[in-house]
Amino acid sequence: MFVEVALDLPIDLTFTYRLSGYESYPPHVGKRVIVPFGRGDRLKTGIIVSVKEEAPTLCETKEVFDIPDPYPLFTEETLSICKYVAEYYCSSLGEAIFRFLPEGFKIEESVKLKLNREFNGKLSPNEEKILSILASSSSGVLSLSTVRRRSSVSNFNDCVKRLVKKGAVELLEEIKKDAVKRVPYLRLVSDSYTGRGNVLKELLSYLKGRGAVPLSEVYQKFSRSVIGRACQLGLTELFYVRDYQEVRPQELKDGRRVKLTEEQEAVLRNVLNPGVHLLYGVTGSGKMEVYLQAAKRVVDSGRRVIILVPELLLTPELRARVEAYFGSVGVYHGKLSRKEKVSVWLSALEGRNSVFIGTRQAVLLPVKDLGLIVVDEEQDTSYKEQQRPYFNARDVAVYRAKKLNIPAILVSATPSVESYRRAKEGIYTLNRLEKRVTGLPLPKVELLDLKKEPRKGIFTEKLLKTVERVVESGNQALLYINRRGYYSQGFCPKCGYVAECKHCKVALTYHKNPNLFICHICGRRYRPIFRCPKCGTPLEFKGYGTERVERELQELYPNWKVVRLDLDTVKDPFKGATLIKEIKEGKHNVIVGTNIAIKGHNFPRLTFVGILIADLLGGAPDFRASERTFQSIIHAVGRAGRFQSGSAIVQAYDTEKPSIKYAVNYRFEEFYEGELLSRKILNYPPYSLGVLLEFQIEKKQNLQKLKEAYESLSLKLASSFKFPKLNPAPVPKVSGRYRYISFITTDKNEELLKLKNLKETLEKIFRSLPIRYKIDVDPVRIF
DNA sequence: AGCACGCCGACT
DNA sequence: GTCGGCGTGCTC
Repeated sequence: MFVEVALDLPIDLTFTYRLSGYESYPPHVGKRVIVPFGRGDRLKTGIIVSVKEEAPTLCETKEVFDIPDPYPLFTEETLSICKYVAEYYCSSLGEAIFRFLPEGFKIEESVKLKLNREFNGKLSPNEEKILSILASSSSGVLSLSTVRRRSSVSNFNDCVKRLVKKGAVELLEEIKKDAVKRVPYLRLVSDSYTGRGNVLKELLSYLKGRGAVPLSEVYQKFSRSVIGRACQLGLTELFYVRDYQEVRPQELKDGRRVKLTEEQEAVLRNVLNPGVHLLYGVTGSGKMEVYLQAAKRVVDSGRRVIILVPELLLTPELRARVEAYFGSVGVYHGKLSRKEKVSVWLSALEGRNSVFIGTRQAVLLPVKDLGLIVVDEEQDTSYKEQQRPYFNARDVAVYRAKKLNIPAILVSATPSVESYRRAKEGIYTLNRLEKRVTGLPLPKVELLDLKKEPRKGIFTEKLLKTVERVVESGNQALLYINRRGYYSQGFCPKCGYVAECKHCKVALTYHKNPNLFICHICGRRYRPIFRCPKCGTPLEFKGYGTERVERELQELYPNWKVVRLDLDTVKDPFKGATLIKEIKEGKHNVIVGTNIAIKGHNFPRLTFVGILIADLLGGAPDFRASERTFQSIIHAVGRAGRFQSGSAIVQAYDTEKPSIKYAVNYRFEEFYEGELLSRKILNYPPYSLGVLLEFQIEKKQNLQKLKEAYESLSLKLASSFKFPKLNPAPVPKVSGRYRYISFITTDKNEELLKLKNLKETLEKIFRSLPIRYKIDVDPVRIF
């Protein structure tokens, strides 16, 4: 008997293996197999995609090593979706399968290197490098992959082999163990230090008042040796936490089941019909209640449900709310440990839970008797996977539901332009919730023109007046800006020098606390400079982010409690959770926040939202920028007055931009219609299929080669795709490689065929060139 | 993607 | 001569 196996490789091949009958379990499609692979017959994990009686004629076969499970990990149904994902998103079948299958199911030999400390023979520089890395670990044992990564020696394997031959190292082989994702933290135990170490004292005072600090952050300021010494002396302590928060069942509350309004009832009846439904309603219209009750009905009829949410929305509160409805639910997201993911996957296979809630990867959980898929905040870009295959979980959900002939509910207050269009054209059914269940009106929004309004520092006078009133009445105000840091750019007024990240070539953001230049693309930190390195002129700074808003507001109103809520302040899970709890309790007057502040949390005392610069909300200037701006404004404004009536101010330089103008008046239809029209004229998605091609070259000299290859690609595919000029990416450099991008479009006929052709042609042309490339179908961001 | 092979220039 | 860099091609 023979099995065709998909392996986790980026090549369009499946491999046929022989079975002689004494494996643990019989072969079935979707089962896991352990097979020898490659010259060294290293063991690899694969998934059976077909079973045959006949031997393949083309090649020799190897014997299956083992079939470890009694049941398939993929059903025929989920496997067929993997096939679709692979084809549509231009990856291999194996890549698609193994992107969904939890890592913990992979049994692979991980080889470790062991240092022979007695060795003292002659070595080449590269060999020396490898040995010194190994020597730096206390045990002298490191996995081959870590040494490979750290040494970045190009002919690594050859070197290792030579080292083995010389007897300097030994190879150890063992099976990967399960690991829970944990982040190291440093915490102060005692500051009763009487020694003379100045840096050590500094470390202690740094930690005092800060609580637990992620080790990575401490490393920015202090060296390993100081930290090590402090721990040795018992002054500080290193400990590990999982990098997400777990809720305990006793903390569950907010499980009240509300009686639906007539409008909600009508929608509820409708969305249970097979087909794709867009559930569209303003913030506070009770969309969640509708889909939870829809899920309840499906569960009551003996079938099961998957609820997808964006990453930022999967908060303990949401989980608590869903669990209050359904008891135990399967929770699945990227931050679970290997073991936890395996256990939820198995629970789906065995039908132990009726409801599964999770982020994008949960879309392919092998749930038995699936009866409904819900995608909350369907427009959210975190549904898009950012590795191969670059799938969008919302679209995969729609595809899966259609194949199963079950309903899919796409939920949003601000649907994506794609979904809006499909609903309008009757491809999806449109379900609207017009009324707010709270009975409260939507926040009243005032639009201010930043070109004209009188200012006080970085603020407009009107904004300050309003915030004053809110604070005086004992409520909270949120000032929203989608940028962290203090100044967004430092430049030389004389020679035009701009402080940029060496690795990304984008302007660095100046942060005051800690006092650093930080690259918001790669996160690298630089010592700040205040004079031009070329001509010595003092640098000028422009732009502002959360840090400066916080500081300047605090200076104007020293008595207010101003708090900053951005990536920098919530990164630490302890401090972050406390901060959010305190804000909810109303301990602060003004919150200065980024996207983190407007997603997933409801602050009961918040009655006012000020958007400081609406023009920035689109981010990179691509064809989706105005859609993002519109969505962000509606979203942010909706945070005001969830529980009592609220208001908002939107400030902008260009107050005539449709995305801004229509958002402040809640004129949804006009915005979407206008947006669709301009997309149609320019032949952008959803009127075409868009594919982002990205090319990376190591050396600038290869640009000519790239240009030639791109030219030949565009000629070969001229009949199906429209090729614009090749451009440097807005983030032109990443980890030492220069990036070039091209957004190509085509009409949607025979798209799978065209995509296959695109992929194969790219492979053919670029295989032998020193150019990396990536194909991102339906990209959400173009940079 | 790994990994080995084999070619080439640059050193002992 | 061998070392180490790099392009090429294969993996059931």
